[in-house]
Amino acid sequence: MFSKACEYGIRATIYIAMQSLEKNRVNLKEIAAAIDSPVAFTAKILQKLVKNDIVESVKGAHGGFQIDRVHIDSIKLNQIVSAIDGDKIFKGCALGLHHCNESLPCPVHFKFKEIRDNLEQMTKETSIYELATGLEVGLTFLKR
Amino acid sequence: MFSKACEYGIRATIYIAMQSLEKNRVNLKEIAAAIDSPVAFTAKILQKLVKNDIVESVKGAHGGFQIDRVHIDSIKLNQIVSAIDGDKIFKGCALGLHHCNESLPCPVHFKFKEIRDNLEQMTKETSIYELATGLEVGLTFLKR
DNA sequence: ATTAAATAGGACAAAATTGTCCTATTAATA
DNA sequence: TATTAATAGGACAATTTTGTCCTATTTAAT
Repeated sequence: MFSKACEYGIRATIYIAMQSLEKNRVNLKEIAAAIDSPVAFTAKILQKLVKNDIVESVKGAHGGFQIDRVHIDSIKLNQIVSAIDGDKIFKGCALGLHHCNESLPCPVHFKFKEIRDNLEQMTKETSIYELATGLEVGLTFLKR
Repeated sequence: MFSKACEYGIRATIYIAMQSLEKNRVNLKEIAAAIDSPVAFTAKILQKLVKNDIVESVKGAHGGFQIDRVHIDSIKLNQIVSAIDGDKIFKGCALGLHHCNESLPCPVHFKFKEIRDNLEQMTKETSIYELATGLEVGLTFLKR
């Protein structure tokens, strides 16, 4: 469904949010350890998240990654997906046809439109706050 | 959502079904032309579909691919997806976690379970017949 | 029997994704 | 000011996916 990069990106963002809620800024190594991801690859993904204003980075000693308390509520899952994988999963044709649309649909167009719309709506409604707090309470996990 | 191979596989199967409904057996070149896919790559995908009893192949001159009239009703979309991409899309964790399940879920588990279940159910309910006849009537298309 | 047209399948090639390594830059602190 | 710890980013490497090419095998028709 999502690329590996996107999976890591979502996990990393949730972890950073969780730590930010506790007022902790976290660095790359800690993030990679927490979500069990390759360090250098995770660094690339974090760069992309920073450029897309999803997480904030602080350079230099005592630097790391964080998310503003206010921002944690407003970041939704779909923003991370779009930033890393683009919106093909929300908008693209299930059969890979470029010219597929409502008026000239591929054979599965309407059936898949429903699924994709549900996916998009769900990710648009799901805030990082919600995901991070589930973690805090120990109801969910991010590793393995 | 699906791999390129899977997209081609679904398009090929629908085209073969449509032609089989008209009692035409079709060969590789014709299939690739009809669905606008790379010929040799399509050949590999068709091999997989044959091994999974989704389409039938006839070797030698006047050979080609076809699907039994009866079989056209019973083949469902999910079988093609599973044959080519496996069932990761139906069963796998959205964040790529191996040990994610109902009792120890990842933060997005329940939200995605709903989407994945809908996808699986929809593909299980969608027969190739249904897709092929939409095509016949000219309501849908398979190219570009 | 020979030929021609088709699928089957192995080996290879190209492209995309995933992952690594090194250096530059930045900032805190001794 | 020098050192240390951190992100930024470019170049490279490995792996997976996508795609090609060639040969063997099968079958119909001459």
